Amino acid sequence: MASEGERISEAEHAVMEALWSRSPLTAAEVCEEVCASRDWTLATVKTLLSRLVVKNAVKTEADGKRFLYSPVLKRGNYLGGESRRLVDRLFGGRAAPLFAHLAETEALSDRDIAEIEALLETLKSQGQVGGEGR
Amino acid sequence: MASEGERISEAEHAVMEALWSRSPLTAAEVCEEVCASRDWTLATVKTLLSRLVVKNAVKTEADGKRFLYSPVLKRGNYLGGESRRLVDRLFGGRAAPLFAHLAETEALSDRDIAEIEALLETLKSQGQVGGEGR
DNA sequence: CGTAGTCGATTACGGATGTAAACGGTGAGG
DNA sequence: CCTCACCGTTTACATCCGTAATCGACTACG
Repeated sequence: MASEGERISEAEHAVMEALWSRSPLTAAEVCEEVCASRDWTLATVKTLLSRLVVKNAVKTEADGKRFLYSPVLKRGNYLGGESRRLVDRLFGGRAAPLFAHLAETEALSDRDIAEIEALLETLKSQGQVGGEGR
Repeated sequence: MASEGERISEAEHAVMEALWSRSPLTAAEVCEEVCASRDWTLATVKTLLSRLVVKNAVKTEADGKRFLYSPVLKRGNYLGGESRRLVDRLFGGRAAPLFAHLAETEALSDRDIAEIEALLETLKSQGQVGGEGR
């Protein structure tokens, strides 16, 4: 299935976000996007981009002398994978306890509650969500 | 405030789980608990325990020549912190999108849905949930 | 045609992590 | 008393991550 097993680090993730929001981009453009908030130099961004290419999360496309970088890994896949990892590792693979914790630590706003309620409605009417946790 | 800023790594977390489920324990007992699944040696467990002591996540209590280890960091705090970190980093601090993703990737079982629904009820009747998403 | 700038690639390096062996003290059994 | 087993501590070392400087190739300007 060619499912990439390479993990994306936190710093690399910042670069991915830039590419997800707009691509293809040159290294310099990526830097413009992220060096502001993270306080990195162009050199750092280049390193991260190379590592991401090696990890098959980003691909390059030659444009004259330089490269244009685009994401290969889909944002949804990444988010899904990371979320799942957390739920599996900390909550035995079940989402309900995670939810309980977020609620306890006041990480749920009224807006979240409303949205989640709506989501549950949709799920229920659609019916058929994975039966067992796994 | 005394909020410990020390991060707990994944391997260290496995040791914490052992101590959360039963404590105090000797190093050997912790190993009995975790070395099975993780395929570690006692030496590895000792290293992890020391690091956790340094990080103030575990405390020791002398029992003759050897130590008994107990958790200092509360499980709830750890889970809360990690969950929050994920939500902040990947979902802009809001829990609703995380749930949307878990739902999409079929990580929500029927049981989860029922439990979450019940939880929402409780929250709503209690009212007063943190207004802003932090 | 030579020189300066720009690119990606290579190399660097300190700290964290995973994994473990070696070391030194000490209590128990002979 | 001496030795052995066991304990926590120290040391080890490869990999990953964050962060970056340097290098070699090539282009574009003068």
